[in-house]
Amino acid sequence: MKIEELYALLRRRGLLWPTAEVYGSAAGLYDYGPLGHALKRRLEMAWESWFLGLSEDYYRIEPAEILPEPVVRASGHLANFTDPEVSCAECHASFRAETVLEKVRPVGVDGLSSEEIGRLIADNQVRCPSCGKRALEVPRPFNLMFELDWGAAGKEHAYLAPETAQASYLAFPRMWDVGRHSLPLGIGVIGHAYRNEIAPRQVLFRMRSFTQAELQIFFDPEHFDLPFPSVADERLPVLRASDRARGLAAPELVSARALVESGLPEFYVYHLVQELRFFRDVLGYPTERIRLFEKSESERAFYNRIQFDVEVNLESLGGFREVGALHYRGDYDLRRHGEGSGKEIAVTVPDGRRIVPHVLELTVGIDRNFWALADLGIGAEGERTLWRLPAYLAPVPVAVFPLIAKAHGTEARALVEELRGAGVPALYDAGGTIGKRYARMDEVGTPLCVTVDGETLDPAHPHHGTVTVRERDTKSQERVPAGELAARVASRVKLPRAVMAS
RNA sequence: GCGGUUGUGGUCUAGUGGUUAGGACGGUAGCUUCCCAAGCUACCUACCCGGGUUCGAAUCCCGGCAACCGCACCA
Repeated sequence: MKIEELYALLRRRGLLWPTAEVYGSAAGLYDYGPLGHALKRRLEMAWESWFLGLSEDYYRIEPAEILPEPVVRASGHLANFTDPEVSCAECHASFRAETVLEKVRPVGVDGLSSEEIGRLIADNQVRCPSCGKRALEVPRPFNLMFELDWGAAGKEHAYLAPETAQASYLAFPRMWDVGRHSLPLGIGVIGHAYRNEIAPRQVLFRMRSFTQAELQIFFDPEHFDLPFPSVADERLPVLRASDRARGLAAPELVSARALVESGLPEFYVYHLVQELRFFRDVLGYPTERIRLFEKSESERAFYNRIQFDVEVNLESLGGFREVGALHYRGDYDLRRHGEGSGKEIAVTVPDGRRIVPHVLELTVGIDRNFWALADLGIGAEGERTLWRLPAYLAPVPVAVFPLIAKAHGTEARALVEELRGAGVPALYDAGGTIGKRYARMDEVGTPLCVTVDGETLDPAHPHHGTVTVRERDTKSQERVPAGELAARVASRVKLPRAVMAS
């Protein structure tokens, strides 16, 4: 489906819409409606269930989303989260200052003011890479973080968190004390990140406020024991940086064992498998739509020692797009915050070494995967539009209809109340005809529809007390005793695994 | 942010200086005893916002906002 078509469908069914529509909307901001919120929550629960379920030493926290200035100074965001741009007054093309100046200043432009960059351009008579004219304009300073004035005097600054990760690094010392003083220690966060994007676009893929789910695993690089043999034979659709350099464009299925033999550490490959399994097995993306895209040294952030992005091929966005990533960040983060705060952030491990733990970061973009689920799952099947959503993600797990509203409405409503009482969110619909109701639920991915009919209510009929359960994907029907319904639905929508607090 | 294209009910659209702004789908209510978007009746909902031109603007002009495509950007 094309992007506008898919967005129209999601808007029409109230899953999603632009913020402040009555004022003409605000680019890059979206509201989730009732069904969208429900799906997003299910997606977050699935994330928590899967990633925190990887170990009993992984915990979820809920940090603040405003960071004081010293934090973003230490993390590097204040200096590096800015992309100095220059534009050409003649042809209106714009470029990163770094790109334009790389010949005259190989060390980069980090930390330079816009005046200094402008002087460099003038002194070196730099020409526009596009039209060749000497019409490059002094760059305007631009930082992608939202800056806040705070405190009564307004002299101090704070920033809306540009990523959720920093809060987890800041929480590490406290978590070390709260926990059992042992590594690995995992800190999971589902939270908002805020970025003042120059050109927000493509609905949920470039937003000014969005939701990230991240697991930061702190570990001792000399001792990270994992059951690697259990995943050694798993085959991953990888596209290696070295292969891309040779011109290869399509991913190859490579076993986890082979990846380790190629030089990647076991702990990294083990988690690459877990990341893949989340998208493939939990969210249900087809393997051929997924690729694990290795970033080369020049492509990845300088603090990342190894980086694979998880990309899915989306029709609405015309190709592979990043929906998650696995970063081996080394000890960069804790070291920087140790320096920035003036307090040593280090721990003593059982053999007596004093170490700064290393960080492995597993990220999942919640909004982007919301979109990917819609893109990959929604499709036409003959006359009907169908959303093939894993049952445990469905915003409405079950809908209940009376075959004839007047004749069976009371009993159908009673069944809805019974299901809700048993903890199953059920929806009642008596509008239109039975076929129309099935179609409506197909469109939002409801896996099961239940119909109460005359036979249900007729004590003389062999089907007395049973209802029709209809499957979304196959349209097949089955008579089921009404009393078994709650258990049946609950088992269908069970999450992959349960962890604390889910 | 630059360039191009576009903006009419919830959705898709007709209308291009004077229309009761039309239709389809949808939604609501009713009729129809109805297991896959049937039919009938009634009702609901729209010219993105602000200026300008004009006797008169949904229609023309300017500005803004938003979306799509391309460029740039995406730490």
